Amino acid sequence: MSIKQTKPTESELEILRILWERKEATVRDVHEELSKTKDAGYTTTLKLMQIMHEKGIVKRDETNKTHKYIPLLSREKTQKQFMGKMIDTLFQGSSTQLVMQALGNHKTSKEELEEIQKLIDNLKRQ
Amino acid sequence: MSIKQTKPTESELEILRILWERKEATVRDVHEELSKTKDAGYTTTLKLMQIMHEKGIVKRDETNKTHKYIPLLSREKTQKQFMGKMIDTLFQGSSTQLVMQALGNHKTSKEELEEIQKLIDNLKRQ
DNA sequence: TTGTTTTTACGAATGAACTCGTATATTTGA
DNA sequence: TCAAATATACGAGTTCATTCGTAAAAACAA
Repeated sequence: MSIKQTKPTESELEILRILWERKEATVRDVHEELSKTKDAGYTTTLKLMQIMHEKGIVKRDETNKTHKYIPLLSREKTQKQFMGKMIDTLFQGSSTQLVMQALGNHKTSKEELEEIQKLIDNLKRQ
Repeated sequence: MSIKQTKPTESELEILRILWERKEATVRDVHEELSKTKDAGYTTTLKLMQIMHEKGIVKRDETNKTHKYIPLLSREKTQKQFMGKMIDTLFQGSSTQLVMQALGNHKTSKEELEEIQKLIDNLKRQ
């Protein structure tokens, strides 16, 4: 028996991003952060978060009238979920191809490259 | 003046995947391939491909009654588009994090790891 | 206290993605 | 040739994501 894994929508991801950062937040918190890049009404954000609650993507602390929302989906789990899908449909099942593409396209600092090398060395050792 | 970049939907990606592989394909080709993993009617696949044509995602060779469809969006461009989005919303803007995640989670062969190392060495040299 | 602001709840409109049925044209093969 | 199979076109229904208006409850501030 497994819990049906809901795949967050585009908008839900934007909200999750904020919740992951803050650990918990009110609708107002989220809405203000979102407003920086997007313009949607307050009740729109509210509604989205209510739906996320219904879906079980977030939980809600209702101790006070002003509810606090806490993410239930972890960032890591969600990353894996999306990466998997992406590798399948866009990279012919090869995570290596994805890595090459990511490294090739975005300028990555020397420090970061070295960090990755360390990881690879470890992996090769196993 | 830039062409509005249409982001393919989930279903459109599945079709594109097949078109990229084959360079070109008929509705029947695509539908048979899709049927292996999905069950949708023939006309559903047809309709989707017609919509993709309207959107300019594919072009259509109508020389024969049985049309041939050819992808207009390149795999590389689409990969970049989705990776960018993904890095932004899920990996806090860090492609390195994405790479670490990809390498950490999927078992990658020694050969592939070495290939990646070669790439990194090249990048560091620049 | 009492009016203003803030909050939640809820329903409904909109639009996009997807699905399929039906009609019509074309091809195929017995 | 002509019936069966295969193709396209098209419209319409369904579901889901997103948006927002309105109402009611609660908190706040003068």
